[in-house]
Amino acid sequence: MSDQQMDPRADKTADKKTYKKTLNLPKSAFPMKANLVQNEPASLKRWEKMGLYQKLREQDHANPRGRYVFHDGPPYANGSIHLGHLLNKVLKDFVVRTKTMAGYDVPYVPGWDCHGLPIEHKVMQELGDKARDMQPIQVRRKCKTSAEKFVKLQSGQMKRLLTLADYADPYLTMNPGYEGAVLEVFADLVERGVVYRGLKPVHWSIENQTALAEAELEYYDRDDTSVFVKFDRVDGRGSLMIWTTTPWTLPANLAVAVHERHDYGEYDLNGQTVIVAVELAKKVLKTDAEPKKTYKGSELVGLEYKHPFIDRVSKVVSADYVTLEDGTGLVHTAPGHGVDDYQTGLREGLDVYCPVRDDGTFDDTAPDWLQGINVWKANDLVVDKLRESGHLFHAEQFTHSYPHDWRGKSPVIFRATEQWFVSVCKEFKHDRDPEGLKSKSFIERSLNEIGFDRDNPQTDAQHEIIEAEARYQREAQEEYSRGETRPLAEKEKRQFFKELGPELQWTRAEGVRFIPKWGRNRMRGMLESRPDWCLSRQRSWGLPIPAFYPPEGVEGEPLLTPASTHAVAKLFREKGSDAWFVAPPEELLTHYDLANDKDAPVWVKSCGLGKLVPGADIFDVWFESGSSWNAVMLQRGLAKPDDASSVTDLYLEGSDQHRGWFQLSLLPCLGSQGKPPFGAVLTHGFMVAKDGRKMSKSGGNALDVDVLFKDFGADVCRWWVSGLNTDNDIKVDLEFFRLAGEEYRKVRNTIKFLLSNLDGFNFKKDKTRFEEDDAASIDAWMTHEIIKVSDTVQAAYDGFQFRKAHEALFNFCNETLSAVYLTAVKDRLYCDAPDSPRRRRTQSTIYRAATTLIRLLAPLMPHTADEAWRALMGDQESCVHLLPFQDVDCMRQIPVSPNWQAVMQARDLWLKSIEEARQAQGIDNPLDCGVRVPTIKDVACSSFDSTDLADLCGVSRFAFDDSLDAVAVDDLRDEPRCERSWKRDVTVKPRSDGGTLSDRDAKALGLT
RNA sequence: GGGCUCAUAGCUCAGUUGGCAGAGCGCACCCCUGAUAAGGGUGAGGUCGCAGGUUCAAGUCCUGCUGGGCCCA
Repeated sequence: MSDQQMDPRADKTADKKTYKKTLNLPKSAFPMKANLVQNEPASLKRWEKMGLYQKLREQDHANPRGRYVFHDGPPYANGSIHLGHLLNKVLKDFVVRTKTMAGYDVPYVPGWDCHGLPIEHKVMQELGDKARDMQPIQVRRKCKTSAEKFVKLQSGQMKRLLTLADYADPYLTMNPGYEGAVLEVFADLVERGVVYRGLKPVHWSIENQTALAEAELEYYDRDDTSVFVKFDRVDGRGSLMIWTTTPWTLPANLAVAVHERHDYGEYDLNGQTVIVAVELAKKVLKTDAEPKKTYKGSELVGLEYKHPFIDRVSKVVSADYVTLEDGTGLVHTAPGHGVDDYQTGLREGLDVYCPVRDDGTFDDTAPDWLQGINVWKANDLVVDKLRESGHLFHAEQFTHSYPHDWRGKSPVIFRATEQWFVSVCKEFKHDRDPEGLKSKSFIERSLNEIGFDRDNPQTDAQHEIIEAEARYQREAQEEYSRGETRPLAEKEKRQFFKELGPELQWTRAEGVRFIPKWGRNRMRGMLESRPDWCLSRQRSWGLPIPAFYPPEGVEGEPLLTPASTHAVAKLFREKGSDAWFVAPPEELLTHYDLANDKDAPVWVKSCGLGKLVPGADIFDVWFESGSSWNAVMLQRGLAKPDDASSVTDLYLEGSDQHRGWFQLSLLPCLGSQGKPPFGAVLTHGFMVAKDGRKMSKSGGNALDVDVLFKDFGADVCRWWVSGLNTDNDIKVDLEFFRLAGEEYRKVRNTIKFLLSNLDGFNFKKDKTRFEEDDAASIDAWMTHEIIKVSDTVQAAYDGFQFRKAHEALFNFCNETLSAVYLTAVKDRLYCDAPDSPRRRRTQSTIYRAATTLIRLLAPLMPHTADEAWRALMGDQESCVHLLPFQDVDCMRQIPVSPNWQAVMQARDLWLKSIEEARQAQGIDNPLDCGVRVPTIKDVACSSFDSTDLADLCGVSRFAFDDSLDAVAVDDLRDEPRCERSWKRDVTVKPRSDGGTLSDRDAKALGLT
């Protein structure tokens, strides 16, 4: 052989000319370039045209596991969808699609929250001064138009995300049927006796003149004047020093609270005697002086003092929320202006006095110099007044976190108003309770239903339950091990709990499943501290609270009974809640049978329905969305059977909804149904910027979802979501979408390569049976890798661990297929005769890999999977989304050598040695290498095919050699090289066509 | 201020009951040019947020601190 021929490049030029056309090179119509921006909308149209959602509902036979009841929480119908929606909706779609492919029927109704302040606020702003003269009904029509507009916009964006849902018939909280269903839930609560009307300080938005729920507040820092004020003792022996950051609430001061166990001292202040907590004296009075006299807080209780500028005498009371962290240890108490104050007032029998009107100005019970003055302006006036009269000790600017109206961003105040409440402490009975169970409150019920941590029981009942469960499980296991098929222990267990009485039966509830687990503790903490639910709002855009008040001159409690509520519910179903604002009261009560309503207040009968005054309050929107389990799932017949332990299987929202939708769905549902609305609660974290800090719409670091669709496509966005750890914060950056795009291309290219090697292959006709002898073949190994990835991914899907599925799928494409298997089998695919058994066996394996992989990917990238599926089937009409996951059980029968793991592990070492040897010996092309390796310990190395192993190492020759204790790499450059396969092989020799070929290649070409 | 939660390689994250710090991406070097706006190989990299404690042994358990996030006050 001449030097010329030994030059590799000379070889190549010659080979190219001669044999390229004789190879079975990959060929496919599935393009490398995805062009998602154009092709995804086409997929959407195709699915819509074929009625994919409906088709899935109809194919009962394909849903062997029954129904999976998943309920969509309604986003607010305002604005464009943002990244949070994208994350939430995509995760939900993963659930819908994975459960569907796992064999469940998963009807999924998307919904929107349409009522509420944000929309009304925006509409009012747009209307400007015109709004003043408008009737509520007119404002409502504008709001409805606005909600409809955004439902349409968001619905389009969600479809563009390729989510599978009943978009033809979504639920809107403003629809008449929905409104009626909410009132029916409310009627149930009225029936339980937990709805009451009361005066109570609530967060009050002066800007919007409405009470706000906790969920409608945002906390920002605010500068206020804080004052230290001296309240003179009635006995003339000095004064009490109090501190407040809201001087405007001083006119409503009705008490001073101290902690009974704290120490208080009398101090001299410029000749005057003042009382402050000992621990705070130095800080407040700036003095090191010792107190002249000390008291326990309990000794001060009952002490009388004079209001500094109102002719009123009040007393010192005790309260255990008094702390020594700031202030003076003596707390100004105004029951009309604070929750703690209110509680104290209730206990001490104080008035819930609130001299502030709806618009934030003082009424005529206030001192004349404050009447008509806005509370924020009053701050200065009060401070001046105190200074003039000598009651002010000190005033300073103070920055503190203060609640603001979540939309208007204006500061809110605490103000006592008449509101409708749901009591969370009042006990009631429910039909579903175990017989004999004593009445339970909402808090007790909800804490019980969210279950307890079985690893960390708290109460005696919980300990008892765990012990009993463990005991019976042990016994049952023993019975099983004795060969018992129906252990007695199961039966005994049931009997045991029955005999333990209703309390324990009730406590035994398995409880709601929380994913991640800590959701339970989080919800528990929130439930334990939750106050009564204030249901009423003083706005127009919402569902009216169906209460009727007596007309002028008639005294009595409002009419709000289960029967009257059901009657209004029926009317709303027919006419919508607009009727409340236009129809006369007798029409609103068309379906009401007053004569038979034993709950109706007496005044109603003498007064007559026509004179009733419909109330102006509407519901907290959370009550509407919190009733969706009824308005959507029960009403549409989608809920779990009546005897199930929850209404639905799963709710899935951001972790903020522990306090929001989850909790506010749990309460109404427990009241109405006596069981929780959800069997499991899955939460995800929030999007934060790259630096881990909060993303803000105004901060400019938010990404526009429409731009993402345009720049990356939905499948890439979805692939990004599938790779996230969604338990906690999720970092977002444009760069991450680019990286997801890179990964997507890798997956796509792997699929393309699979498909392109199946050109001309017909699985039914050409598939190969595996024989026992094939157990050590690379195809047998690959087949079991397919089973492995299928099992892993389906288990991950089952546990909502999409990240794990994502990782397994990516590694399968990148490592198992691309780097190992496909690289190894390229030679036989290209060079073997097209219908050689070895090539057909590999193609059969590739086909199995393709069908399994594409189906597993379908929930994550529905467009790409569908595109690939149609290419694989060669049928534009087929649709992967109508199919379940690939059944891999038939592949499990295929024999496989147990030694593959050891061989694959050894391969890493072999590759390393080859790399080192190539460097050392100056061999560029691994095909110019042959390797000899020591036999692997405990492995029957001889059963492996040396060609398979050579291909797995990318070399021309492979042999096990017992005499070696390290890998030996041989330089084969002196051996002849096959001009077709480019391998160095001992069978290479001149052939009848004039070329130099190996036996295999000569045979493939029919040469001798 | 309180409840829940997070902090591991440049980036995104795994790390089961305490037992020799892992993956992917990116990067560097090399190969292939018959997956080609592809494909393959090898390699570099970390005081596991900080400070204490328990232990033969701590990324892992405990306490405190710092800095994020959600919810509340």
